[in-house]
Amino acid sequence: MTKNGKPTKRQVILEEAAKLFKDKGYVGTSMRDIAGQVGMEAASMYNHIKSKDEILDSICFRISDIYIAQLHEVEQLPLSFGEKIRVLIRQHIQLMVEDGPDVSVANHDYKYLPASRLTEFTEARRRYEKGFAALIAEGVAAGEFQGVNPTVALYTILSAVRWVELWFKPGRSLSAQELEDHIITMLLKGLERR
Amino acid sequence: MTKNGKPTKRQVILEEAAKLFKDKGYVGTSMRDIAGQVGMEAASMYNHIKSKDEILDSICFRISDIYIAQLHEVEQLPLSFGEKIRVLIRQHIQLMVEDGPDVSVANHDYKYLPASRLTEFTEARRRYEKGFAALIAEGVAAGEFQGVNPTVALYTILSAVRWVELWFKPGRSLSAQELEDHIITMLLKGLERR
DNA sequence: GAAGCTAACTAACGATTGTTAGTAAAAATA
DNA sequence: TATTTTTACTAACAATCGTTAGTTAGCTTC
Repeated sequence: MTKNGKPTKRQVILEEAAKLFKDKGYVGTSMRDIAGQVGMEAASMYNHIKSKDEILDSICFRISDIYIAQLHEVEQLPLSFGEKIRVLIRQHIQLMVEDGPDVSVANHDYKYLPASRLTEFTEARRRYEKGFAALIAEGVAAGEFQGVNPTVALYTILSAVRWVELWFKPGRSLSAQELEDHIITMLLKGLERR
Repeated sequence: MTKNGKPTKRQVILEEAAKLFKDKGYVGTSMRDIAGQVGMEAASMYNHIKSKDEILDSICFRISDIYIAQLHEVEQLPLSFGEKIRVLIRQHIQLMVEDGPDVSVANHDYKYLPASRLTEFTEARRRYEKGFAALIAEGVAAGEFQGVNPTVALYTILSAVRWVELWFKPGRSLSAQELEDHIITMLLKGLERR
């Protein structure tokens, strides 16, 4: 947003592009598709963006920056490991609900980033996962969690929150808040009653 | 395989296509890419397949048929609901490990199926999910499971097994068998110790 | 009001896409 | 061995791709 609250043309392009990338994939979306949604000719968009690659880059790194920042916040909170994991899960779901298309693109189409940026993105994600896994491993060491493999736990959690992007339509019988609660129950307490 | 154990050219094409689709996506993979892997010219492949669409169709429906058949088997087994879910989770992981590229394509690139086949595929998946969710709901009703929303439980489980395709490299510190055990612990018993 | 800048347009580029036509060699069948 | 079928090839097609060039209208700034 600019000062007056009206989004920049660039922002409109990024937003419409993300929606299309989510539905049809990065390669399956043409610059003319995006232009059609924005309401201009494909060539005109080059007054606002450098290339199609740059659109993808912008989306992917905006999301990965948010993830990393959120992790660092949580790491410094005075909470038990279980509570930290809960906060992270809630953050994931909230970002997904608020910024669905962008998160979706960062999750699926990042692989179309040009080589050098791809390794940068992959390393950022690896750092995030390492930090997340460390919280799990510490929770296991502290006896707070079961003796499950931290890597498996990590990816089970990350994948579980990822489906939200694919299936969740807010307000349809389940609010975002309830969704968070149920997913947290599933992941922290498990399906089986005891 | 044919009788003599040597795979048909068609099967080679489908297999190489699936590997490429998994890595670069359906749209990001050209017929010339596939031909290069198979070891022939792109035009020559049309002696064995009808179109690029048909390759995708073949892969997607082979996998969805397997899923549906496996579900029907499990439904008729004399097991508790918890045990049925465990079997389904193991089946998912095993199919993923054995048939990784095809499962990956059926999970991600199905959306590029031509319209009529797409609705057919989507309906097959909906039926599968409905059957799976019913097992969960019955388990909840029987008091075997926690009072978690069956839809949330369903997608949490399906997504959790889906990451296997993305991250699991067999033999790297974790066997397929151990992987199954840990995922099942995560999903059925939860991360937190009690 | 003149000058400069921004943002839109049309037209076109070279490259790549899936696919077809036509042909020749190889394999299978008689 | 003669005939038919299968499978590979080269060449080319129309369409679409991301992007650039050149131009023009409208806005901002002196």
